[in-house]
Amino acid sequence: MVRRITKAPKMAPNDLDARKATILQAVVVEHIDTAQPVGSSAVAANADLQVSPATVRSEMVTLEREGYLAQPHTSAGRVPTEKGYRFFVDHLKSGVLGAAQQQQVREFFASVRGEVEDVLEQTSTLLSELTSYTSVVVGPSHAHTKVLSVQLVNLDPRHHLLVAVFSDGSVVKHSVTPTFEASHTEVTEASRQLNALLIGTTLETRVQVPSRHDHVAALVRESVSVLHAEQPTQDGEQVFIGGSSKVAQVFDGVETVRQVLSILEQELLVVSLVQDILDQGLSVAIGSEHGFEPLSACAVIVAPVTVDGLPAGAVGLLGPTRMKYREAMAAAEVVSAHLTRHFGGEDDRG
Amino acid sequence: MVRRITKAPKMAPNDLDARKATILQAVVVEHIDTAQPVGSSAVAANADLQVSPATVRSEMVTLEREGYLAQPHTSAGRVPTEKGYRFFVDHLKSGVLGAAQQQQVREFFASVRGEVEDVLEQTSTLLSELTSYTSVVVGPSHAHTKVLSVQLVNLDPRHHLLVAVFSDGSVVKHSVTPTFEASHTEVTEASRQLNALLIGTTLETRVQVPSRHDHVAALVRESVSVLHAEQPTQDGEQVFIGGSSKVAQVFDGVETVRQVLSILEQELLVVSLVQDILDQGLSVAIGSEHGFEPLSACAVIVAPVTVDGLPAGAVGLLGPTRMKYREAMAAAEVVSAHLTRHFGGEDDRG
DNA sequence: GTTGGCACTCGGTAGAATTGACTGCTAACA
DNA sequence: TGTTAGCAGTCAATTCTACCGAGTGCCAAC
Repeated sequence: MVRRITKAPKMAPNDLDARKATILQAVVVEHIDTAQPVGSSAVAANADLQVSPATVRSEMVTLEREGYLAQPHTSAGRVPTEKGYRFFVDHLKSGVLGAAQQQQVREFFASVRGEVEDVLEQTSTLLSELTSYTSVVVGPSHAHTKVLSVQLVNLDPRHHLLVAVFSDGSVVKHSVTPTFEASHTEVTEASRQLNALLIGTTLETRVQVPSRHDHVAALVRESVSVLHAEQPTQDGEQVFIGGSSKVAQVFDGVETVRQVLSILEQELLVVSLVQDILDQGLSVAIGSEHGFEPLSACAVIVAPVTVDGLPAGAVGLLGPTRMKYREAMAAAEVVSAHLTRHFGGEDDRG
Repeated sequence: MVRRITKAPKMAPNDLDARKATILQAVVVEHIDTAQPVGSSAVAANADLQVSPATVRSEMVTLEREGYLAQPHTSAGRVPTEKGYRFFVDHLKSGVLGAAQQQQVREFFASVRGEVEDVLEQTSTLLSELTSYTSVVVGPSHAHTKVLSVQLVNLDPRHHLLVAVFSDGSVVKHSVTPTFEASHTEVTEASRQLNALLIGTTLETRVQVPSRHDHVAALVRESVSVLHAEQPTQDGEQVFIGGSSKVAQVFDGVETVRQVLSILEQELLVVSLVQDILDQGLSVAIGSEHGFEPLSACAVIVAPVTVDGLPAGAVGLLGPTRMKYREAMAAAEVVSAHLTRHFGGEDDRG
């Protein structure tokens, strides 16, 4: 068989030659900047491309046919499609944060103190200030941490408060309201037994509860069941959303703003969105890629946070598809790295 | 200037004769409904007013001169001023909730379960769904509740978690990170001493801490100070905001939306806003009445929640100055009454 | 394969004209 | 004196028209 001499190396079906790539990237950059359709001459004016607008045009026709660009109407410039953005971010050389911002992040993590929740909440504010997009910080799951201490506290004879402390520093409280009046000593004894029973277990562990019919046993049974009931709701995932007011700046169209806000209100949804994207191994989900219909006008950037090499939450940014990917991705990465270090070894210099 | 809501039989200088009042009210109602300036003929068409548009016009001139109405421009209808709205709400006969909504509220409170925080959060969602305005629910202050239990839990030798349970069922946690490594027995002993020291006290109570130089005393000192440090930040006030996406529906102008959202993000601000309004003895604050510049396009409705006759938080609604006062006030009152009952005596029927 | 040139398309804008929803004023009327 | 109809005047909003210009696709020439 005679082999053809192909000028260009074989290209994967979805790949573009250098010039098309340059043109596409120029269109994306310009459109992100101006929010306007981009014309051939604007692209041609781009220094590192020594061709005329006419040439650019014919390339753009191809790019449009292949689905990277779209025309709002005849006689308008081109706008990137989802696929176009995808190509763009896939070929993005990772950016660095501006010096001032780096400084801001360093100072933040050098000075931040307090409980995990506070740190995460403040981090979400930081991230949103850095980028002027809405940020999402998902806290570590409490699923696998161990019980360090359980206590049943008497509020009044019929109301008790079950307070459990976990090895990751989280605290969970639940009302226990038996149908009988429990004496102080009974509550104390139940508390003692709960400790013996639960310390060192995780919420998944099934434990052997006493089957006796006295008050103490009943208290213990109800406490255990109320605590274990916590599990399936996935309530353990905390999420902190920062800068939701940015939504109004960054999206246009009241209806879009309303939809996005309304999603952000449903925090469980946001957690699962971020989780989904992470599970797909993505760091950016553009438009419909995350399969979340009401957020199809959005792009979501995520960066995982790990503790001891295990996933322990994530940080995310939510903006329009024409968001500043490079800067935003850099910010998310830097912040997630700092968080990882912060929770990993408390040592904060770098 | 804040006007008291005292009903004076004599006509105070700021009072209006019956016809002017009717006209003003018609303008307000119409404008709330249509968001448009209201003309004299629209008012005259109002059944219970047997006068011609010309008469209405001359009355409107007076109302405008007295500051109840304003004209966006010469040949437009009239729009209520802040003073006009104020007159309107002061003379509003309290409305009742629609049957369906009443039902909804009853069902909600009949079925709601769980911790105070959960109830409040869900209540804020309920309130915002009832009214389609953004709702604010302020939880009871933890300021005066007594310590029921304190516990110091070992996370690792250098990190301990102070967990305090209060008589109102609230739980507070704080890291305690001494500069030395504490043994397990030392932590237990500190925990015991803290209990002896703090149980029954409030956060305002100054207690006598041990001045010894051993580890236990140091742990106790740090724990006490960390717990008392909680106080000034007023962090004890919890606030739950529901339906922030409504902001986008209800206000027009991106900038207004952004401003309002941005205020809502600062939860402490919201708490103090609600508190201020309550302190002034108002149930509605219109426009600039609450003195909050960035919210001058808003009206805020508040209704206190009491437990045992003492103030224990509040519910609020935030909407545009042209909000549906009657319905919204009714909703706020009904919900606050239900909350009051819910926390008062757990008995929920009616 | 690249380019300049050209005809064409179509959204956006700027002005002018028109509309219509108001008003304030005035004179007549009860 | 209070009320009313009538009328002239104002001004935002709308519609229309003409036009501009950014941008395209196509084609012939290089």
